[in-house]
Amino acid sequence: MSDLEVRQLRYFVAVAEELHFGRAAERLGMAQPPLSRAIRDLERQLGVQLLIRTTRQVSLTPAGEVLLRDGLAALDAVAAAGRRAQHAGRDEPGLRLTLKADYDGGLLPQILALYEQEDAAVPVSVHMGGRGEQAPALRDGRADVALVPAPFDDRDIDFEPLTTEPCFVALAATDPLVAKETLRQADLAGRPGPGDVSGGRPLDLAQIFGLVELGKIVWYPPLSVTRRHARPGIVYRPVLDLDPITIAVAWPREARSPAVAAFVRTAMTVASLVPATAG
Amino acid sequence: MSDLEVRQLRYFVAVAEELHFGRAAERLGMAQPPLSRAIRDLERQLGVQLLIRTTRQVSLTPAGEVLLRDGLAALDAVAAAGRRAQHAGRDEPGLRLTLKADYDGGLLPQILALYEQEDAAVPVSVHMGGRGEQAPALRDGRADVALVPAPFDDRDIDFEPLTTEPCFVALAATDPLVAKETLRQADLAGRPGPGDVSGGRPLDLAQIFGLVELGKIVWYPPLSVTRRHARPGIVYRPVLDLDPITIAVAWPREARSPAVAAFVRTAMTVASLVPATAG
DNA sequence: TGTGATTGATACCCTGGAGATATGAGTGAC
DNA sequence: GTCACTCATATCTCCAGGGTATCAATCACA
Repeated sequence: MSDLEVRQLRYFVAVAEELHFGRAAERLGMAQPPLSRAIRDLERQLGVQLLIRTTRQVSLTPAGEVLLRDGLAALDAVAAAGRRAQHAGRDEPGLRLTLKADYDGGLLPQILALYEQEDAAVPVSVHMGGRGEQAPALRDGRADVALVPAPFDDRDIDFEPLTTEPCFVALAATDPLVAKETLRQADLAGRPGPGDVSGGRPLDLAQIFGLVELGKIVWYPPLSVTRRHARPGIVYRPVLDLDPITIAVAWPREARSPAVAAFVRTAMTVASLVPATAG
Repeated sequence: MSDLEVRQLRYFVAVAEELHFGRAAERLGMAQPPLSRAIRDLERQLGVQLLIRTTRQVSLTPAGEVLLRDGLAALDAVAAAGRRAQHAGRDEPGLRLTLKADYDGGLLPQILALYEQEDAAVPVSVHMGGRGEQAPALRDGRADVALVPAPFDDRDIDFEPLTTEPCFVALAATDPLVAKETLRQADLAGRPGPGDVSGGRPLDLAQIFGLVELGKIVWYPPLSVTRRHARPGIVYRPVLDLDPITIAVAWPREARSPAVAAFVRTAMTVASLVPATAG
């Protein structure tokens, strides 16, 4: 059997995700007939049926499901190889750190300060991504190391927990619940969160604060975020029965660079030095 | 930047491993000029120099080293996707177990017997590979689960230790050392092992026994192997200061199939039921 | 039941790129 | 200085991959 090609995987993944040759072809920027032919050739090459087509609908066989899952992983691996090589070829490779803004357990400034003094240290560029973008960025080579709230999709990724923080709720200062020093989830039942009003689109921090201050939404930040964003008009209260958030340092399992290793070591050192914020 | 292709990675890996365009081209079954051009195009596409060529020698840049490592992993991932899809498409997929013959801690018969009674059980085909072939087979989709002596290259692989066995030495019955009930490494210093006489080529078990019986080599099997292969002419003695061998059950980290999960669970169950052989 | 809309498959053509051959050019060995 | 070695360049050929036109099967609906 000759080798699978990236192009074949891209095509198959598109069809398998769309379950529609026309839309898949459009997404791939090509015409439908060559796509149909490519999939047929792929099936012949593997000697396995991947899709069940009727003229009205397309569905995956078990083999197709396997190829979709492993094919996506393989495409990630290929993209990662290219990106990492590109990055390693830069004059000053640096270390690309990605995190969701503020979700660093308050440790980032100290981690960066201590890291700079490491022997293996290289310049760090910080990229603030949205929720859930950290792990994919590590997988496909856009980032070298990340700070992520656990749990997350850790396929191909190693991580070490750094710190655990209790969850708070941000309320309008005018909210009657402010009278209680601590709250429980039941107190907040029915209150919409940021996701409920944005229609899935991520909200800016300023937008969130605005809506909280107006009493339109409630928001559940971890402790370190409340410390950074003390504002008049907004009051934070601990929510006792909400699971605490664990922040971990994460890196691609394959990573072997001393710069990454030093960063991880530094992060763990800082986390162990700083008094735990749990409680 | 357009996507990397598997062909490009294969070409680069060949050159990076051979450090010689001519030999790499030969290995790839093609002529040298198109290979040179392909590598040049790859470098342009990534915008990174991967190789330093003089007319007399080729060497890797740091970016090239990264691409060699991650490129190999990516090629494995692509091959694994194809193989796993192929296998999943078989009428009866079955579970492909690979191990080095006898390196199962004596547990394999019981594991298989108990596994057959699992709900998620599927037929098991056992493949006896050579030393060090298990992990690559898991990575590139040729096997679903393995029994391996630790430590091994566990990139992309999850594992659970099952059992630990002390190491013995196999001696000719005529060997004077047989007089001692237990030995130490120092007693055996200078004695050649199987690897020393075969020139790297793996020896058949019968060959090993033959050479041991003749006193040409000594051989260090774990306990369970000595139990299976009691022979006149050969005597086993424990070597007290040789690290015991740990046998683990291993599977591709991405594996999600219930058949694999059931096998792992069964293996761990059996290992916990069987009295430990350490001591 | 017949008709049109939808959708994947087939037939056929055309172009770009992958590979081959021939050759050039730089470098180390002697 | 000459030769052997090795990678790069130039040029040609051919086919794989992509496009267009069209067919065929199925479902919706009158």
